[in-house]
Amino acid sequence: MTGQVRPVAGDLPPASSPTIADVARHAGVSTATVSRVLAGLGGAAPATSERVLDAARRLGYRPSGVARSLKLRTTRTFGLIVTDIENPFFPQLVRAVEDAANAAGYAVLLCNAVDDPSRELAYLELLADRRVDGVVIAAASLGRRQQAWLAEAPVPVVLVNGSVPGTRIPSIESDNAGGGRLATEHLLALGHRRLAALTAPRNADAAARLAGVRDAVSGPAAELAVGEGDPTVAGGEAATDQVLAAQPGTTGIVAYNDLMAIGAMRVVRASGRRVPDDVSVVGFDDIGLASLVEPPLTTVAQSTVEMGRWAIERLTAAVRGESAGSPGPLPVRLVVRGSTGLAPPQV
Amino acid sequence: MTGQVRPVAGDLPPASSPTIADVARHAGVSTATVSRVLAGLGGAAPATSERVLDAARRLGYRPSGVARSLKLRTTRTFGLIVTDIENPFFPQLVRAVEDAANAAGYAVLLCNAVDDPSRELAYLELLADRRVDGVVIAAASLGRRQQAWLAEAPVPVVLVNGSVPGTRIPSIESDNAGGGRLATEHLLALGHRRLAALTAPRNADAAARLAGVRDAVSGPAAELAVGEGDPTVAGGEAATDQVLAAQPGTTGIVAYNDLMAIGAMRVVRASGRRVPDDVSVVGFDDIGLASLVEPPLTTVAQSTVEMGRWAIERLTAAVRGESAGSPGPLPVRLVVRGSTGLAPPQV
DNA sequence: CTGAAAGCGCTAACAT
DNA sequence: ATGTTAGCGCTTTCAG
Repeated sequence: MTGQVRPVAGDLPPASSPTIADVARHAGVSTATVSRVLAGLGGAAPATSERVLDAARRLGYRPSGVARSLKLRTTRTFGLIVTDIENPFFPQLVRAVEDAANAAGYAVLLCNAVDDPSRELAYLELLADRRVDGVVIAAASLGRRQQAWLAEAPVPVVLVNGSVPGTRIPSIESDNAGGGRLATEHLLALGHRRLAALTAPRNADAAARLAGVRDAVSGPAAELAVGEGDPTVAGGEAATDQVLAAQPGTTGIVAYNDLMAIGAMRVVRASGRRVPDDVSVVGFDDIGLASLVEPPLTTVAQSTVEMGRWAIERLTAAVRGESAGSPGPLPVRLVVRGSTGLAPPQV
Repeated sequence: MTGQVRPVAGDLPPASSPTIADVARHAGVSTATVSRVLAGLGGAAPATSERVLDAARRLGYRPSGVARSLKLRTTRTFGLIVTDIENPFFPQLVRAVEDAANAAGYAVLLCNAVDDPSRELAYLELLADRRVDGVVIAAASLGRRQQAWLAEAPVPVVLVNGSVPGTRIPSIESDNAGGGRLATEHLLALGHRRLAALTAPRNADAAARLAGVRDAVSGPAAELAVGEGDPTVAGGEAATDQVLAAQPGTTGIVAYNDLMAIGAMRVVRASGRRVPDDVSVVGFDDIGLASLVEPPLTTVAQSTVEMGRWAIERLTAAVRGESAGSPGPLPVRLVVRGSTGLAPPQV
């Protein structure tokens, strides 16, 4: 089948995209003039300008981004590596990053690492080979080899929600410790004294969140059990099983993230307890889902919009040759919904 | 601040990426030889090969994808336009498309149209300018201007979950009518006779789903009320308000998608009715969320993996110059969970 | 105001 | 087995 072939009439665009030379020929000028006119940088006689614009329009000419990138040594593209696009936190971040990038005139090459460090590294190289102007990494954790690569990355890199301790790679993080503290204080204020934290040891920011919880708990005479799991609903279920076994009297749970919190609610309910009457649960992230579950989840919200904005802003600065460090932690805020309530009366 | 400047020793990579010429010089050969060796297409003396590989490694040479694209006239990139990345259905699709594209050796440029037709068009042009090798559009609906653009797109395009009636653009869709029928028959089999459908008129595939529902209902002596709204939780709430007002005795609801179904459950509950005891609800899509809500949602699952696979497969075929039509509808399957149950006894 | 020409980094004939 | 060269499509001095 040669289904693609169509009869071509007079001035119609050729099969493969017209080039600047085609336009130049049709307008009876040089390619330099076409380039100038199309760039909008005046300096061309109105009549000439007219002819060029006209030819371009007739031919349906669109400059090749590829050729332009080669010449200009910039692709106007940023790479974005996320740990797992199917975790509802990331679409929000992707959106924020893409919006910010678009606003700055950049496109985004999305790379979903699927929680696989080797894919992460492969993507890093892919992006470098494609000469993106910068890459933002939103990864829960970073392997050794990725860190090594990043240490001498040939392109500007920013980290979102994570950092590489040894290096100078700019990064931004929410106030994770503050968030953990906030969540815990909320529970404490409601009278809870037997608390549990659900953590996800593989995630870089989990430690800070847990530290915040510990910090808050240390004041009042309260107890804290800790459970571990993956940062998923299933992981939250597993972690909750642990803490409920270790400390059956638990009345308040603060989870590493909303997914784990949802898992916690399921297990709590499966154990015959009610949320929030018997056990209160608070999450982290405020994913869209949080307000949709029953009861709606009390959670610590982070601003993905801010993160995306900062990441792109930092990258565009790097493109301009400016250097800068990492800002302080991004403020978080507690969103109180239905999954937390007064502690049940002491038995 | 000139923070980027570092002292350079002997053989270290230059500030800006080394080119093939650098490698050639260091290895004492021509660029052609370097290109051959690196391409792995034999025809080079082992010793030479060795020297080239060595030089490349020492310099940290990585071929420029941009230059290669210009020369080879292919970017090994596909564009992916989605209606709204924050709608949980799309991350799944994004993942499927990206996986398939990666497997075929392509990267994916993600474009989130944010439900805005003009952005959609802008993206189409952006992708064309960047000379992507193909684009997959996953849009709920397409405006006139986009359709016009698509009709003579300069690059292969495939549509996922939608089609442009007049044209020959290859597209793939789930068996929407079949899904609507399946959902309805499930309710009918449970004894429901006062049914309601929640539809999202703006979405192209909504009509087919509704037709499927109507089709199933027409057999038994059953009644059907129809409510309209956006394909979101809020839209589902609005639509449910309508049908409950119009037909208070409704016991079974089939929603356009899971989000609307969740909205329906909320309104049903808010009205004092229980799910599924008083009213059964079935959704469409089987987003991750579906199994997490309370009660878990009965829904019609579509295979995003299949869709992604087909889309990429079709695009790579087009790249190879092959032509082909659209396949038949993709099968869907009913996933029965807790939101549906026997119809309550007649009053 | 406009054109000629160089060159971005790479590959692929076409020599040798 | 390897080198020379042209050229992908564009921008940008440098001349005129």
